[in-house]
Amino acid sequence: MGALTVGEVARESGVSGSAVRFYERQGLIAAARTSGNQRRFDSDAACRIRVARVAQRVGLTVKDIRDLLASLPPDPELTDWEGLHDRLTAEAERRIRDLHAALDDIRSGRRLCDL
Amino acid sequence: MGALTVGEVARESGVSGSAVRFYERQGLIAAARTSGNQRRFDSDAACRIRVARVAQRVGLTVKDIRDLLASLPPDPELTDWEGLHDRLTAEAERRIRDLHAALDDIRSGRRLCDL
DNA sequence: CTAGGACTTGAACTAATAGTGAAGTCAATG
DNA sequence: CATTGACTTCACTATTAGTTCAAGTCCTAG
Repeated sequence: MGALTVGEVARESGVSGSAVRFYERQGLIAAARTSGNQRRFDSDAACRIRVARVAQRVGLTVKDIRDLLASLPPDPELTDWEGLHDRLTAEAERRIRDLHAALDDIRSGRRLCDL
Repeated sequence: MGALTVGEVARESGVSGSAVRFYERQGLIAAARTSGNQRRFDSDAACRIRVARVAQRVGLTVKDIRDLLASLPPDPELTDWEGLHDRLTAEAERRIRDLHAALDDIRSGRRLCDL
């Protein structure tokens, strides 16, 4: 089961085929090649893409997500996923803090003008 | 005091002159024109730009901010500013909720893969 | 063995976002 | 009245996240 085509990964992860190729170009996922030069992914790939979609909701760019996923070894253990999970959580919390800071700045001036 | 040039507004609001012109094009601020076709703003403009910068921190686009500022009458009262303030606050809170929802989705799966 | 659907490449394209820069024109001062 | 900084518009930049295209190749079922 470690031999999915672009189309299969696309279906499993819910993105388009062109997006799958884009993510490979950007280094989010890795592919082996057949003798005929076609990409073959293992099931890990769809997984990484799902993580990437969550990370996008948090506000990370594709570049950020590449760096995030770079810490995942091939064939990751549960603890690897947990580390990634923790980093993603920390990032989401950081963004929430930034928004709270903006809110505080808004609240602190009686008129926004005076900010 | 209702006759600031682009440069004066830029200095007062802390953005570049080109940004001031950009904001006028986008409808965030309004300008009168001299006989020589130069823009003349009233002091309200710098104020609006300061609001716009806060709104950007919240994550609003220039287009969003135009819509937000559209509710401000020329020569706004305190209550007008307060209404705007409330909308901006609500928007920030909405974004915080979205991030929390993403966080919950992250947390709910033991592995991000299963999301 | 062959038809046709899925795949390959690279490059160009899209569309939004948020401005910046160049080339030329205007305005206020010494 | 000339200089100089500020102003004008239009075109352009850069980034982000892909999509689309053309022309060609692969692979699997019949």
